[in-house]
Amino acid sequence: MHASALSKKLIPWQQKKGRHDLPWQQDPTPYRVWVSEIMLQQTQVETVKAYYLRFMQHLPRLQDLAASSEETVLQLWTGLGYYARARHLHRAAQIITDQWGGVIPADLEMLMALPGIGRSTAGAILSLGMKKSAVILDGNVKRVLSRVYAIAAWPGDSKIEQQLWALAHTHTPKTNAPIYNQALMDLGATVCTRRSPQCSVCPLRTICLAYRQQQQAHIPYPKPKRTLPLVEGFMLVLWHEKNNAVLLEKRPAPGIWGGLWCFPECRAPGLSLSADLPKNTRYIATKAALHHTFSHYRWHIRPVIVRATHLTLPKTCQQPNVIWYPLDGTIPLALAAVVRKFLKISIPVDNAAQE
DNA sequence: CATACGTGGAA
DNA sequence: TTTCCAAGTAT
Repeated sequence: MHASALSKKLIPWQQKKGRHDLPWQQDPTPYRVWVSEIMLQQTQVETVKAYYLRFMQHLPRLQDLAASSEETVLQLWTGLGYYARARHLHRAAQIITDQWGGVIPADLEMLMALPGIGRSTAGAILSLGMKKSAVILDGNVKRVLSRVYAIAAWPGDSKIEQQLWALAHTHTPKTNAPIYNQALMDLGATVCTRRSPQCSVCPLRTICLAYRQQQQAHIPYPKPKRTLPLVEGFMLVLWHEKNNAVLLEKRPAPGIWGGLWCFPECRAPGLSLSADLPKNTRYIATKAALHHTFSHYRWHIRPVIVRATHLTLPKTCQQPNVIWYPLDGTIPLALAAVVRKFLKISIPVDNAAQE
């Protein structure tokens, strides 16, 4: 297949049928493209939109991000998941400010040296944000190339991924690379979808080997499945009724919910939590387990409800990473989504009643 | 190279 | 309800 075969078909298609109204496509500066690319890692476009708009409203420029606190960035990220992305983004902004005078480098290796930016994201920033010719290989591109070349394998396999990178390099044009890259992602998102691809309207159907072989529904192969381990545990819900506050603990990074505020967690012996409680608390109940599935394990967590009469801290929790969190929301904190859900369901928050 | 890292939507 | 997985990177 000729190296320009894809770009010749995709560039006109993008201009006619591609997406042009995504929030990060308006005023696509390097900073705006960078933030969008980080948010879009392993996260669907529809989910990202609202987070992106809110983020840009609060931190419209690189210097705003660099000058903000990690807590602020995590608050804006709460609910999106993969919170290392937010911590890395924040750290990278400070590196760019301190070392390069606030200018995002237009260089692949320099971009990749920044936390949170890998090869594909660096290519996207160079291409979409700086209008340079650079190669991307995200999930969409992997799927499109796998089908065009009828690569009957799982794209995550390192050998296959190498092959896909080589193909991606071959087909990326010197001119109009930004449009070409956007076309690949638009095609993957709207036509060459994982399930039920719309081959009848695909600009590549005449050259797509998977289509020629009628294998588009079977290519690429799915990720090999494995049984997720079950992790069981308890979380301490220490509630001060008079002040309407709960005890929260800032989670360490790295780790799940790193940097976010959660209920203190305990793995095996649920009662050791209450055994360490101060005198002026009263055990209420251990509730039914909440079920939560992460990408790599299932989690059954049983809330241990304890009432506190004083705003003192349990002995095991007397650290600077512990706080009494007022449920009226007067103190904005970055809470994990599962914690927000629990608070909403289980503890009456008198906000809507007053409106 | 394998695993850790979130969440919500779709089927 | 269960399963899959979406604009990946770090370690």
